Amino acid sequence: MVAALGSPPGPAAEWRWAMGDNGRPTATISRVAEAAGVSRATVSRVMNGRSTVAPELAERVLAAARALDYAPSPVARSLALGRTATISLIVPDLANPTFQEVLRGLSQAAGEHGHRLLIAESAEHVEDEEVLAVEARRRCDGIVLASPRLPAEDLGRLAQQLSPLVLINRTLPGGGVPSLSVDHAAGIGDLVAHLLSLGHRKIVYLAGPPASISNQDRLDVLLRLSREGRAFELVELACGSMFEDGHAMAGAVVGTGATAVVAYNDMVAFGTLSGLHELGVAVPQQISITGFDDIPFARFTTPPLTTTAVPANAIGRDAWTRLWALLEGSPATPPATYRPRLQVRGSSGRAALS
Amino acid sequence: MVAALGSPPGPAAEWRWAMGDNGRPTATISRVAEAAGVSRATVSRVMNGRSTVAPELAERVLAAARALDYAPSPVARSLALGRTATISLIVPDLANPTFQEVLRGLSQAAGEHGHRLLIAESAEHVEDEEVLAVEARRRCDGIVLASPRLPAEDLGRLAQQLSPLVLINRTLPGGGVPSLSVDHAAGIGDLVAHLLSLGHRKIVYLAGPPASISNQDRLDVLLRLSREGRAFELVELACGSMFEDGHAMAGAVVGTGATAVVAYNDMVAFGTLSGLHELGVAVPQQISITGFDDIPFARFTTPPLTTTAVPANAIGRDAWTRLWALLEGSPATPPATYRPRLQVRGSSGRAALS
DNA sequence: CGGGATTGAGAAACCGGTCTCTCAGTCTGC
DNA sequence: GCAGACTGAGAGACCGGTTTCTCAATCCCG
Repeated sequence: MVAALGSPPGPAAEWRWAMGDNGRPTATISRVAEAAGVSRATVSRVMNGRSTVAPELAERVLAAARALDYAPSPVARSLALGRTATISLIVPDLANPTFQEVLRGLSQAAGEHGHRLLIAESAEHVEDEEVLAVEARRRCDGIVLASPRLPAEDLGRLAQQLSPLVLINRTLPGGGVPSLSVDHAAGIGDLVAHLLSLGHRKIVYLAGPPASISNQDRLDVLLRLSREGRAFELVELACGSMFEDGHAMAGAVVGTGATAVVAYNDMVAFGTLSGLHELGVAVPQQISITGFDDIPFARFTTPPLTTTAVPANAIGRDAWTRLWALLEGSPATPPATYRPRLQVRGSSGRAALS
Repeated sequence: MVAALGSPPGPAAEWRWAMGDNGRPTATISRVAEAAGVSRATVSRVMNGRSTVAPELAERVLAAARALDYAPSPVARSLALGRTATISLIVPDLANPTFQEVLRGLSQAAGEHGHRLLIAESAEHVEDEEVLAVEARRRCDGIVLASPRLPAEDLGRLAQQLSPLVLINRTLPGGGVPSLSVDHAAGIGDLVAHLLSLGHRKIVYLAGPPASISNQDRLDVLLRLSREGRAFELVELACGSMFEDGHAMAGAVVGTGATAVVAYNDMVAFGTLSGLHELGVAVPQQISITGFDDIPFARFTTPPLTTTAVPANAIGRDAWTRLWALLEGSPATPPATYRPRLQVRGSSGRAALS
């Protein structure tokens, strides 16, 4: 009587169940219910600890679940509950050590709260980025987005489709979207002050991707500083964000006659360092170089790189905290700004007499 | 009549639908069907291009879908289809540049085939690793697993629960599981041959995590080479896999009187390099150092690191290829081995006279 | 001891899709 | 002109859970 409860009719009924990889039928809530002689609702209640179930029944359900090696299907739960316990990180470039560190921090923090992390690299296709993000959003509960190149108006439109959303290195007017950014201006300010104190009066800026907001930030403050203080001459060279870009600009840097280089980031600084080394130019004796980010390997170059430290891991963890708050229904936290910390190392020194 | 099809009764029925973030009801297949005046089955057919639908109807469905900004729910599709178009990568340590590169290759290759990537870091908890993997497996279609420390018998048992599965840097007897490994023995052999050719006769091995298979591989071949050829004396020092581990061993390395160091990996080599530098020991004049992996930054150290290159990105892409084949129902591909390529750089030189 | 409140568990709707089955309508062939 | 094959689309089962609703059994209290 009990065993027959809910069991499908017919002798071949067993074959209706898909086989798991261990050769046994895949355990579902129905099979557990059947085995324990209770309804699916009761199994669900026991598995989730909701409501109260008679101890004797609960034990029977648990025993059946154990015997069948049952665990609720996350996909089915996601559909029923309307949440997936998954979030997505969307970054332009996974090769970027800063994003790798954000990824780590985010992954760990989310994992500690039982959430999984989906990652997507938007690579070089800015136009696909929106589609990618919207598509990613549909399979998870929230998004952490780093999109340095997407125009502000597009981002604004995108933001409400992606909500809950946390932005990295971008802010959005209106305050509806939590954002974590780095105070590029302060970082650049520190670097310039450091170089000025060493006597540099002609500084090259190796610019990052023109459409990148963080490049705009850096450039704006450099222009302002050079104009306002009249303390140094600024030379802007179009460059890029990768090692190879910096490497290719070494000759051009020497050509400007400048005594110091402010590179878009550490990678570019490394490339320039390497290029200058090949040209026989001594760093910092002839030219000083600074980077941005303080990626782990900045300490290991020759000479070690003077740069300004962005706490990428902490940003990743903080992104989780804010996204989690959003998922819990809290109002959006106000934008937060991380101030980089100047790291003076061997790649900067007193200006050469020109 | 048509408009009433499937519409719930009662004036307040509209409120039953959850609101999207744009303030409009979230588009579902039912609402599109209702709007187009067709059945849900037909909408499904049109959206998937299955079967044939009269052009006039198809157009009506597409128009309705467009008007409602409808896209099928990936979660619901996953449940109905029994596949998620998602795979997982499980690595012990996301900070490891080699795994970061595997991640990139895998992410890109999977993305090119419309699959998403879930990542999980098993961190330091070997005992949680199995649970983590099994749990991850349930929300995706297949797994790429790098599990250097899990005992072989546990891995064997785990493998069938995780299938389809591709292993990285591990093989499993029986051939049921595709695996991609690096020929550590050949790599170490190349490094040792290189060092011997430079006159080194006493070599320190800075060992990685004792439970790690790749550490075992390296150690085995080193022991064999030193015993068989009697060409050099081997000193094994317990170390680790991180920069700090190598850094801490610099003093001990000097203490052995050896003229060359074979480090477990590049990170350890960097640490040792840095530690020796602080101790005032010249590399390679007094001690030569070699790494393993050729992570991107191996070129930028002082001196640049002699190491052996593991094609991590290609391994990531290849992992996708093999997992994809498995998902398509192909039989498991035989284990593949990648032979590292020796990269001679500045950190190795002629042995000092001792 | 009887009646209302409380508790425990099952029936069934629901989440949002896919897909088989069925059947009406049209096409073909004799 | 009519039987049989074919085509297109709807009805409904299903994927595997959660949750509301309902109702029987028990509890408490006057």
